[in-house]
Amino acid sequence: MTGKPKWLTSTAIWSTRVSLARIDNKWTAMVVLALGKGGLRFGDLRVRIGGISAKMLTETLRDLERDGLVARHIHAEMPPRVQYELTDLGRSLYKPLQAIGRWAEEHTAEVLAARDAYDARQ
Amino acid sequence: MTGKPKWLTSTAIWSTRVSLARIDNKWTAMVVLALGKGGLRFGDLRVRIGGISAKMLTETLRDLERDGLVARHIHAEMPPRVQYELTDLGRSLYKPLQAIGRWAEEHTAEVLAARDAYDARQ
DNA sequence: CAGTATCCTTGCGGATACTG
DNA sequence: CAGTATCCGCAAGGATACTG
Repeated sequence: MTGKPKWLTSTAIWSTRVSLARIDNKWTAMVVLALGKGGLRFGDLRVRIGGISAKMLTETLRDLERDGLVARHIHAEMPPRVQYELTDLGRSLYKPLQAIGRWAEEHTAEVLAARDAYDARQ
Repeated sequence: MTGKPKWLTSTAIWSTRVSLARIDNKWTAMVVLALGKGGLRFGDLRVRIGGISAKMLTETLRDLERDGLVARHIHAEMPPRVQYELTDLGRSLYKPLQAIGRWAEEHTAEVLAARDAYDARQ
């Protein structure tokens, strides 16, 4: 994410890599999926995702905001309220991401079975 | 990938996390995408993907084989030929993954523009 | 050709403490 | 509440050398 490596020639591959690298972040996809049904505030987002530290959630949200996938709305109150929601661009990624999520739910059992079989063979 | 953390309660979320963790590997998605159009041997796969070390390609392929997404065919010749191809399970993941790839190609320009705008603002 | 073995660096990401 | 700041361990993964 810090610049295009010299060995890269194809922009198609590079652009694919860029978005995969976005997802690669391990938390990014989870955040987009969590925001898919509507905006959430920082704390709720953290609970919803589960297992993410404040640091990682902040960094992930900043990256997503920077890339134009998430919008941040600050309500100047005390205590502060910060609402995060997907932009149009973010929503356009939500659908394909959801398809991956569905694939996971449908095929995890198969994957785990394959894994057990493979391990038993060794 | 080494066991279910104690803090996790929802299996739906967990299964999502499992497959995202698969993709998370940074190279896994690239490999599945590269094999989508048909089988490839180790060397060709490496060239096709680009920028991946032999070590990482080997590890990624073993993981995918273990999870039942990729099949490995060894042709006992000299020099050896090893062909990799997607299983039915692997092919079922290919489609949603391809959707992500398409999203990338279509929206990378927007993402980069948003990124530049964000950076200019700082 | 298709790996394996080994070493070594980098940075992800958790834990903790603090603030507007 | 919604972060920031700092420290730090560990493992991902690159480079290099070697092998059936």
